[in-house]
Amino acid sequence: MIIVTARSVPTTTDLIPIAREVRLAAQSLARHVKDHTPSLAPHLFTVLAWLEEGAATAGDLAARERVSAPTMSKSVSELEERGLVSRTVDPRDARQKIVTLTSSGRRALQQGRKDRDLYVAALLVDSTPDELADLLRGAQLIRKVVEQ
Amino acid sequence: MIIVTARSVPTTTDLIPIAREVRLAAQSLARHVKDHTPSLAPHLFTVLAWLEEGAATAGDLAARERVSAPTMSKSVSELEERGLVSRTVDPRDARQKIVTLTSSGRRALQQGRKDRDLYVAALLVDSTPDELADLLRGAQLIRKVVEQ
DNA sequence: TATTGTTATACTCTATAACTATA
DNA sequence: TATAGTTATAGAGTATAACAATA
Repeated sequence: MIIVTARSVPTTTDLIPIAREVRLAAQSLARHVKDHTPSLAPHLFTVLAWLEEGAATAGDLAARERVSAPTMSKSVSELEERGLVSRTVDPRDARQKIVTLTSSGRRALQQGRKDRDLYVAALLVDSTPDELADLLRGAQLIRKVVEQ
Repeated sequence: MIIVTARSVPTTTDLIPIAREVRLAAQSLARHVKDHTPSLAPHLFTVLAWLEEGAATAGDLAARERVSAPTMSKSVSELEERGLVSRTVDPRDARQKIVTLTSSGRRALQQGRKDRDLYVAALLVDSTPDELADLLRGAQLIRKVVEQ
């Protein structure tokens, strides 16, 4: 026999206080990271991150970033002008263009990651091991539930 | 006598892996919240949140939000057009204008908070009590270190 | 005809510079 | 003169509509 009480099945409404704390923490940290790492704009940085997993078409990138085709076209053009990606026509379908990370682009991506991670690491440097362990588990939970 | 070993004093560099996990979680959640709660734009929502603590001048609001005076002037104008704030000349210094939350503004703020919190709460609804406890402690730590 | 990507155009949020009113 | 706020103008990032090239 299974006994289900109100306490054992929290509803969405019950979780609002913790949701608020988590939301405010996430928004605050995301904003601070953005404000303190101006080297490569977020919308270009994330495109390079997608390309690290392999070359992609402009359409693929637009779908992954959930932006329109013209927006991605502009982003890729800017990345190409800065030498961070290259565009080549797909030999099997000449309408498509394959976007590839250049070695310079790979370096820019790694530097951008390093800048962002060091900024956050510096914030955490006085935390205790227990605090850091809780934080890591919390972050992993968030990534799990957000990314389905 | 105090013995300090390398393990007991983690450096900023040691914290990079956890910093990355936390950063990615925060950015991912912040982006999802923004994308799923379009009722009131973030830059207007945060102005209303400041005003909840009491009336303020446009200059105060610009400083708190770290935006320029013209940017805040535009935001306040839009909020006033939408009936969410009112502007009155400061009787003690006619150069300044006091911005005050209207009752409609207070309702919009509460609704905006509710939309955002419910979105996050829904993501967390299948988590265990232990996971939620870790998450809350992690979020509180982040708010502490970010907000000095 | 349908699809891929680009160009043309416009909207939003941001900034700096110039201006108005007041101290 | 200096300060608080607004208006004028411009740049970055986004969108939809129209277009070119290819399937």
